[in-house]
Amino acid sequence: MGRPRTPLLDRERITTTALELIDEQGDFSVPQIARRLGAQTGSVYHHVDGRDGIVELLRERVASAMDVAALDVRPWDAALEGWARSYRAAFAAHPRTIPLLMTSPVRAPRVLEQYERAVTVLREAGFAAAEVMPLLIALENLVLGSALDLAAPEAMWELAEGTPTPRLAEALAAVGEGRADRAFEVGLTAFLAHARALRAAGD
Amino acid sequence: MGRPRTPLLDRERITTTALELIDEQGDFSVPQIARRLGAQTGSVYHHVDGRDGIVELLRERVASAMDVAALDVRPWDAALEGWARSYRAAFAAHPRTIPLLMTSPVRAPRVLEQYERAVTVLREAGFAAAEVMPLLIALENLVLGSALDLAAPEAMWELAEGTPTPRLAEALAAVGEGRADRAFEVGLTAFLAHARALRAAGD
DNA sequence: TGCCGAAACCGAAAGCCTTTAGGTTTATGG
DNA sequence: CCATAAACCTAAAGGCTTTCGGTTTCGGCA
Repeated sequence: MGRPRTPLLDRERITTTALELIDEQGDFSVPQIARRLGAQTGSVYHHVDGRDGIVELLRERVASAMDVAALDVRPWDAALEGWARSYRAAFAAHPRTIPLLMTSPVRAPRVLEQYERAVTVLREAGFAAAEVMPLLIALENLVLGSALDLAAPEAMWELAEGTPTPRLAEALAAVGEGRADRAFEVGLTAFLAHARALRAAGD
Repeated sequence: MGRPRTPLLDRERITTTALELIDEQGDFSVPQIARRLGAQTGSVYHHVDGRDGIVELLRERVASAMDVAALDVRPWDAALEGWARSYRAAFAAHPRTIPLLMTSPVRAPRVLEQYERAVTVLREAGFAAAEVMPLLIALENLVLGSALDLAAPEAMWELAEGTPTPRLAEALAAVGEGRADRAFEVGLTAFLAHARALRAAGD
């Protein structure tokens, strides 16, 4: 015992292991991470600010998959569309992180910067200052709500034996695979059309 | 010790206490419920199917605030609008339950019935079978995404000292209070306009 | 080269949680 | 009236988060 010749732990490996555990079983714990890395539970705390610190690292890891360049596209509606798709895709890659990441505030500088740029895009497109946040938050609601759907088990709509729901069953059968994706497309199309209408009316 | 002359526990009181705890501190535990009701931890398990059982009771309790009659309104778009508002209001009354309720599938018969009726409303309005679920799920994404925003602490957008985000700060200041409500309105308006357009084009 | 502080890990423990099992008292129904 | 079921208690196992002190190794500096 004592300090090992080659390190067992670092923030990178801890984050990766936590993400693996979440992808596999939907949650993680500090002892599980330590076991996978061949260390004792307490040792993890030398590298990380507790369990919440690991969640914060996960937030940054997942957010790092967002495409920074999406917001550079013109015109403004194409930028917003690409950004929303990239935002959603980052979560879709690890859908089971969503319940962990959604409850605490957005603190990751990477994400805040992107919001800063999104605000700029909308302001330069001619939207009034008071209009911008409702639009961006609505878009975020769309992305996160749809991501939540991805996190749910395949049968989000568990049709109870007792409750007769023939119409719902029929509609579910008709949509088939990829209902989450299709719902996102519907929401995104609706949002963009509305934003364009607002823009046209505002000026 | 032994059986008390007047019962200390029942499903009703357990559910109410769990909801109180969640409203106060964002989470609950079985020992906390037992303490508030003057019983021992283990006794709670005689009334309830474990912690998950309590979550299921909470889902029904929260869902019971949804207005069943909203979907009887005509025309169809008014029905959908009223239903979405009622859906969101039920969650808004106890926003901190959302992280607990969102991850497990919709099993509550009360909620399934309402989806059944929502499907019927859309089918009777003339939407094709394959169109219905994407629309409903998109509406649900809107409701839940916006509810998630309600669950977040006041400062969902915690502006870090180090990261300069002047545009974002300006936009936040401009929108002021009620940004969550306003974002929901934007999303709902966009959704309804898009649904009407689909309906008009479909026939 | 030799030393010393910092870094990395171990061992142990406190205090919380979930869940189960068996024992005791009270209510209920035949 | 008595057997059985219901409601509660005590106790305990096992997991989790977090802290603290001890031990070994590394890195830089004299």
